[in-house]
Amino acid sequence: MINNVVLIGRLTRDPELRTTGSGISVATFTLAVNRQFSNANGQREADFISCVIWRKSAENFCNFTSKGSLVGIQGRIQTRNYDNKDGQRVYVTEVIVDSFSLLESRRERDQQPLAGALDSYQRPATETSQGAPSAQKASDPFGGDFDISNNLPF
Amino acid sequence: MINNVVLIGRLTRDPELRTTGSGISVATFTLAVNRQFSNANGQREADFISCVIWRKSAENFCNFTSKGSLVGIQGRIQTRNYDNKDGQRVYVTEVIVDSFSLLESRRERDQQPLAGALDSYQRPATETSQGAPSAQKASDPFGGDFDISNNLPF
Amino acid sequence: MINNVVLIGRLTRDPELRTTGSGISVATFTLAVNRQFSNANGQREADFISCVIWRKSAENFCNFTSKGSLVGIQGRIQTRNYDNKDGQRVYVTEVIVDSFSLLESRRERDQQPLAGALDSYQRPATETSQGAPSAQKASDPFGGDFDISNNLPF
Amino acid sequence: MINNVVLIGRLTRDPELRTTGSGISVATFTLAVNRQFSNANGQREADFISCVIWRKSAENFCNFTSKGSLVGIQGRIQTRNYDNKDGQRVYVTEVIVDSFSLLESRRERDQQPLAGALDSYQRPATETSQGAPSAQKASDPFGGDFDISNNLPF
DNA sequence: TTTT
DNA sequence: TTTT
Repeated sequence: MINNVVLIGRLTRDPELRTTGSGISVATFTLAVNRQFSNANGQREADFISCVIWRKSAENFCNFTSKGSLVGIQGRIQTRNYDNKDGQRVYVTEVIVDSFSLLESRRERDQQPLAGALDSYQRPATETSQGAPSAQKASDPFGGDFDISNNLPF
Repeated sequence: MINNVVLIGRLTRDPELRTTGSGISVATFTLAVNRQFSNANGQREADFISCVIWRKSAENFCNFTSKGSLVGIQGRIQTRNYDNKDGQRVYVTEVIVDSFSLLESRRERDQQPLAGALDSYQRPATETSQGAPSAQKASDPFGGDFDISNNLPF
Repeated sequence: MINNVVLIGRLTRDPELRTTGSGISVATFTLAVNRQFSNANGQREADFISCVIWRKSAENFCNFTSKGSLVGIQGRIQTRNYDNKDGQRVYVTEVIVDSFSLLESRRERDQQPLAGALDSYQRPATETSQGAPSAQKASDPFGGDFDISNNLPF
Repeated sequence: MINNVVLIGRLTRDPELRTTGSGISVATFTLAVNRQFSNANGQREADFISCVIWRKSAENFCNFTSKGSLVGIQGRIQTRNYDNKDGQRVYVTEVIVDSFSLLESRRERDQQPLAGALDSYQRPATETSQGAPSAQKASDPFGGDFDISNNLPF
């Protein structure tokens, strides 16, 4: 039957790579996927979705991503459950990743400091030397100083 | 950001319809989605995926599905968490359904009893004993001729 | 980059199976996918989407589908173009199918004749005249007991 | 029935915004979606997919994208046909966009000049002052020239 | 060229 | 007619 998921989001932490007893690589990570609409308080919430990726893809994934990386993934939902130490059944839902796409170069990330990290030498020459930054920002959803969104309005 | 899910599966139970304090309809159900490949023991496992559907769609969904119904759904993954009575944090992952498609008419299901399940009393009373088939059709999106459905196969 | 398609629809004709010069199987078919909403005239239109499936999957697909079959498919959009006899460039968009799911057994389809289509000679000869139902089941992924399907319900 | 598409790609040109006779905004654009795998010649091809977006979303889209913008879209495949001047039937397949996600800020794009567009003032300080560009590229999947990745944007 |  |  069909079980198909596509997500775009950012890693909440560096991915974790393990090896199974039989020598298979597996990486786990959580994607923060911003919701499309703001909530009643005007805030944009996110869903935090557990992902698992196997074998060679797991190694590739870990080589090119880290906390904060923007990635797209295609996969499927898988469920499992186990009993914890207290004897309570815990239900787990994860996305098994079949393929992924890096949506941001390391260079881009290095050049995109968040608020508080804005030392001027990190700014691109084009921005630090231009005379009308506010006008530019006004029409730029990825704004800049205050705008820490990567993720955008609508 | 993009958060997109498509599933085809069968309801593990009748859907449950509730109304929120503010009068909004919401239905919950679990989809059993068979995995594509058999496991090491040669068995086909399934994933059991919690789904939520809101408002008018919830009512429509409940009118046309029941335990065992084959449906396709399109939606998005949502996560939330709460603390249970024991003070333990419970993490929940659900699919919020944006649209659905009935993949099996009631007629088909009634005509497709599995081995050993053919006792007539298992059939819905409406079909075996009622005298108003046309009335029944009026509320059956698979009915055919009069089909006023907008979400249904034919 | 991500390129992901999921469709549920019916075959407009029997699928066509060919073999490439290098001996690879490829099947083509068109899916009629009914639109969710009726048009201004109150009619439900459909989109007719060209699909291509390769290798062993192509053979499986052709063994279990025919005109009218209800199927779900997962794949990706591919574009190409060529110049026709008149020297005009023709642009083609197709869905390359990665996996599929049969959503209707042959039994269901046989048992679901529409009004006026109930003549017995329309049934496949194998069902009306053959004496070896189990043999038939062996090649029927919806068979039931022996179910060897990897694509099917429960 | 289900008809679901998710794409990530770059605009081949600026989007075109029109208004229908009844005053509805509609924008059209083509997405270049790089294929996951290289072809026999070791080149990464792309699919060029026609997209259509309606109403307010069309206006938003045009306000924030231009040639080369990296976007994610969710929508559905639609087909139509018409007869051209030569009386030949032309078949058109388009993706109707339901929602989109900008995956790159204007600032990022401004900071990411391609080879040949590398006037030094456009370069980020970090790059113009570093002495080992090739070393940097070696560990950067977005580096370009040597990129042998199969899963990475360019 | 279109399914139900 | 194609993007990076």
